[in-house]
Amino acid sequence: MDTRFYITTPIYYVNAEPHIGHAYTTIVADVMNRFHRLMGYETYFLTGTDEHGDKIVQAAEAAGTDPQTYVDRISRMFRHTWPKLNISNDHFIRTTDPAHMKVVQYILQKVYDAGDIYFDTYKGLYCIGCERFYTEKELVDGKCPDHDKPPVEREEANYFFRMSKYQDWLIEHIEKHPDFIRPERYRNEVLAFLREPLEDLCISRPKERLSWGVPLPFDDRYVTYVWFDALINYVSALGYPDGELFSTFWPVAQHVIAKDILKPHGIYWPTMLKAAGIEPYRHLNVHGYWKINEGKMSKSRGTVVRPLDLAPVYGVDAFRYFLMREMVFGLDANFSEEALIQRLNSDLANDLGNLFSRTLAMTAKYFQGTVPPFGNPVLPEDQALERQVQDAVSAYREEIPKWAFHKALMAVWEMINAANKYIDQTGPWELAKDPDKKGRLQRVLRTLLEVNKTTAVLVAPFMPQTAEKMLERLGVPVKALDLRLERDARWGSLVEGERVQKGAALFPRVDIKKWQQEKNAEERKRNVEKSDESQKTSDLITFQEFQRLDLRAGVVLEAERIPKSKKLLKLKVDIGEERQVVAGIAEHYAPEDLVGKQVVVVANLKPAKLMGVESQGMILAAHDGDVLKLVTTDAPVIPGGKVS
RNA sequence: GGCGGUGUAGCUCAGUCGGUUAGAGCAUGCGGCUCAUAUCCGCAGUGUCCGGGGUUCAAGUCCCUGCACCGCCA
Repeated sequence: MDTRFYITTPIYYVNAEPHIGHAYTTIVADVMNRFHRLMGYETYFLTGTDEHGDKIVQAAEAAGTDPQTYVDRISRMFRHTWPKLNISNDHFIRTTDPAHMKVVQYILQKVYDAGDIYFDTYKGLYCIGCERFYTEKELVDGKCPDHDKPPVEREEANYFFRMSKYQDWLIEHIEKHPDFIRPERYRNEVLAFLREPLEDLCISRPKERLSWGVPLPFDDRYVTYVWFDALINYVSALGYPDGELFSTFWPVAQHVIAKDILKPHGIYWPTMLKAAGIEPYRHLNVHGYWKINEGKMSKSRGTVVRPLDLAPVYGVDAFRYFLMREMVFGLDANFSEEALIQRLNSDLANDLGNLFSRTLAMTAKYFQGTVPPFGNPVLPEDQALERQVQDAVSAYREEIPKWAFHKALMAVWEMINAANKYIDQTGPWELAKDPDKKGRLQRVLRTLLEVNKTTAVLVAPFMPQTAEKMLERLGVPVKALDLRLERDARWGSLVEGERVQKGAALFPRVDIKKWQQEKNAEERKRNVEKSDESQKTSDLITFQEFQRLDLRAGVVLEAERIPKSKKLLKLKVDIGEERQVVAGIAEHYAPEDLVGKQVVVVANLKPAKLMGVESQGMILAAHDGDVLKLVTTDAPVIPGGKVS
């Protein structure tokens, strides 16, 4: 059996701060890394930041600084976030590391020498404002969607990677290795994409357009562009071509990504590896998105919960547990503070925390806080619980390698629940009353202590701090990363006579009723502040300024949905003249309900195109939380009537 | 427009190869216990399995079709 394990997260693009998506990917990788350590594997865990490209240059400019200063700052934010989440990475790579850049150049040269990189000129539609090419389809009405200007035809020469050459090889490889890309839905997506002919990949930018990158070794007028630079980190971090880490860990490489970067990892990267003469990675593991909603209790707007901020509030372990328990790997999941509190209260405080607490309390009370021997007699319920523990351990070992973390955790919790039930069945407080039953009482509490120890070991990859805390109180302190399942989850591995300590609750409960009240109070306060603010002088306008608005009453003549748009409706409105207006109200009004409705229109708004449809004005509406209500007149007025 | 996914209890979701009375957790109600963080244990429900049609002795499951939402591609 191969007992090495190499896991990577994507290197995160430093044009934004770390958010929950980054955190989940990284925590998943961390749990996997810790799990394999627990199983006795030799592991290597890599994360880092992607720091080249024009978006970085733009972001730096926007921040009023130079690219190097900017990427240093953002990269540092990532590097400092991970320890707070107890991430156990062995290395943090940056694409601006000189060593990485050298490997990128080495591989470029190698692929170039092999004839898989060629030079070609092409013509395209180029927007000078954006400094980029557009395809016909990206243009709106023949104009750049950002600058509203027609692009110019421009010829540019660039280097291309002959990706198409490896299409058939890749299809065959994916078909031969069913778990090359998993879960299956993403494998199918890649295969679907590969049914169409693959185009070659443009991998360069002329330096006059982009200087913030790795220069091509065979043409210093160019730098390499995005993916060629970024993906190579997975091998450059291991010291490719001849690093010892590379020969040890690359053969077992696994990547974790979110579904938005499936194509580069599922298609570009394997073909790049093939062209460079490197064997493909073992597995690409793809997860879904966290949909952030604020739960059904609070519909507050403008109070976007930043999930990462909740980690210190509720505890890193609770946060990690929630993410791993709540998401089925591969599928999307919902994130809300309520759901987090719910999990914390019921799974962590009530089930696990309370089991630990009552076990230790009884040990203190009946055995002066020392681990008792396995007394006698042994009854069937003892054996049943022991079996349950074995079942949980097997399920755990089986599910985690399949990335089914929720199932592994469910199995652990079945064991925890069984232990709680066992206490009820055996009633230690009754046994304690009868001195003749001391042996039985010993058996019961020792059994419980052992279950708690196994629990501590099993939750260690998910909640390392909790595991350490539990083990310390059980009198067998071990660092989470030094735990080994075979040794430390072995039944009877506690030390008889060792002192255990009750200590504070592992997971204090959160009073959800109180939390909701506070939340509501906050929200009310914010709303009051908001309306106060808007009445303050800061944004006052003069009457003359108001007069510049040409507001007119009108009546809706026609209304229809704009295809493919969720929000937009196309309206014909009579405001003395007929106007076509696009309004973002489709989520609130059905077209048929609008015809004949009195509305107020801003008539002198500069016309604009929305989804390719011209809008000559704007309909006024009032916001009420998530709800939107049209502004109308008290009674019908003649279309075109001035509103003032 | 093409391809794919999803739709199951109040909420979040499982449901294998078509096979008994459709399940779990949370939330709710009732009962029990007192070691424990007002926790734990037991019991109890509640379903148009998105709609319609078909195949079959038998359909949540397979086929066709419609609707809704989502994703990928164009």
